[in-house]
Amino acid sequence: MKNVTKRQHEVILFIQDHLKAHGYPPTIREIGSHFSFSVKAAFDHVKALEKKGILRCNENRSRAIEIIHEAYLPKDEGLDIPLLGNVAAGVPLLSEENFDRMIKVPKQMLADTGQYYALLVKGESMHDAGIFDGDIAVIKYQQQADNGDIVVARVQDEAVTLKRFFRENNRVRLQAENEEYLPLYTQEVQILGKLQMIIRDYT
Amino acid sequence: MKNVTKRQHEVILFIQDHLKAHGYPPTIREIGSHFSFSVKAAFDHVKALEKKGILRCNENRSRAIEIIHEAYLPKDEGLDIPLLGNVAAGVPLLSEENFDRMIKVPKQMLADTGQYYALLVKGESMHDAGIFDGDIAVIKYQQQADNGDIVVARVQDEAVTLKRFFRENNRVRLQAENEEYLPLYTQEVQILGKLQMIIRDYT
DNA sequence: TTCATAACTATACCTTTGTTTCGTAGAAGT
DNA sequence: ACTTCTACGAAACAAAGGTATAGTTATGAA
Repeated sequence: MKNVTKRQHEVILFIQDHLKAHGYPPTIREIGSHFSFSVKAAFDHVKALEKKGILRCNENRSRAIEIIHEAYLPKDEGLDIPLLGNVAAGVPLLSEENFDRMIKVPKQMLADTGQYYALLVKGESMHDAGIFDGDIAVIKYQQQADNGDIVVARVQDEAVTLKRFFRENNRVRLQAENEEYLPLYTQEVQILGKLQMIIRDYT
Repeated sequence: MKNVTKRQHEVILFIQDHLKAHGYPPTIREIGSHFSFSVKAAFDHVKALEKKGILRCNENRSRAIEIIHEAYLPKDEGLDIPLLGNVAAGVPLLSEENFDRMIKVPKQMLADTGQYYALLVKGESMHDAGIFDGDIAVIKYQQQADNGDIVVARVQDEAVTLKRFFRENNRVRLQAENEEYLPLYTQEVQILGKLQMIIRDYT
């Protein structure tokens, strides 16, 4: 939060290193020894960092130092999002029946907010958009869409499909990107998310 | 290593959960309380797990439990691989001039071994393979390829290209996947890697 | 049957570790 | 000038937490 002093910064770095090396934080005394200064000095530093909102300490508990400030947290890994393997007709999207496994997606590529899930693409209906059978489609959950968005939609309790979305006068056009597929016109469509990313594995 | 009993497995799961929730491992007593059994029981379990090579404990140190066994380690995050933004002609592939930034790729999707890098796809030469301008191509570095592989190749010191590889009698055919592009025949081709993954961002 | 291991309870050390008290000193702000 | 903050030290206290002792019960292998 506030401006961290140079010494305090060194202390955080040591805590981070210790966490990385051992999987658990150092004790106050271990911090002290490392900088070869007194227990009290280490204690003061930790408390100062706690007051500044960098750390959180569980009182009277050993080694209970958590890094809570964003800037000092380990570089964000991936986001675990559920891969819905076989989205059945008539079943709520995020139900267990649909669940296959979790996949990791680089967090940096997704917005901070929002709920995400992934689908295994079936069929070639979006072939011309470069989305092939077997691709993983990462979807951001949202219930409305803009014209031209590629969305996950469910029409009348059937299985979900990936289509391009267009709102027309008094209906919605769900357009496949494949000449062999005709557009689907409907008035009752449930939008279940918008395509954010395509991942294709060649291994 | 050995066969972990059901109880022991529960204990590991608790340690993992605690680590995830607090950033540091539980104490022996905290393990005991969670399962509402005695301190000694918890102690025995931890020691048993240590003997089996799942955990490592630092003697007489509080909360000094490390998970060392692969299978129980936190699911590996992403792999940082360099994104080569603009691969210049005549310049070594992994030189600084080509370097753009690092991207995180879910490790689970790549083999354990091998050196990886990523390219930003330019142009539509692989359009029919569902690889579009702006896509990120994750490449495994290797200098040979099998027929039909999509490879990164450099022909006579020009900029690198992504093409499908075919070895013919006394030459190599580098085939774009786009009707507007003609195949390139050459005898001097340098293979710089094989396509492993395509990532397309719609955000 | 015997022996080893797993899975515990209860209680008691005793080391580790967080915390406090009592100080010193410089820098910065009011 | 006065207070606040940073930055330390030495020593002591008390709570937290690892470890040990002395059992019990059940299971499966030898």
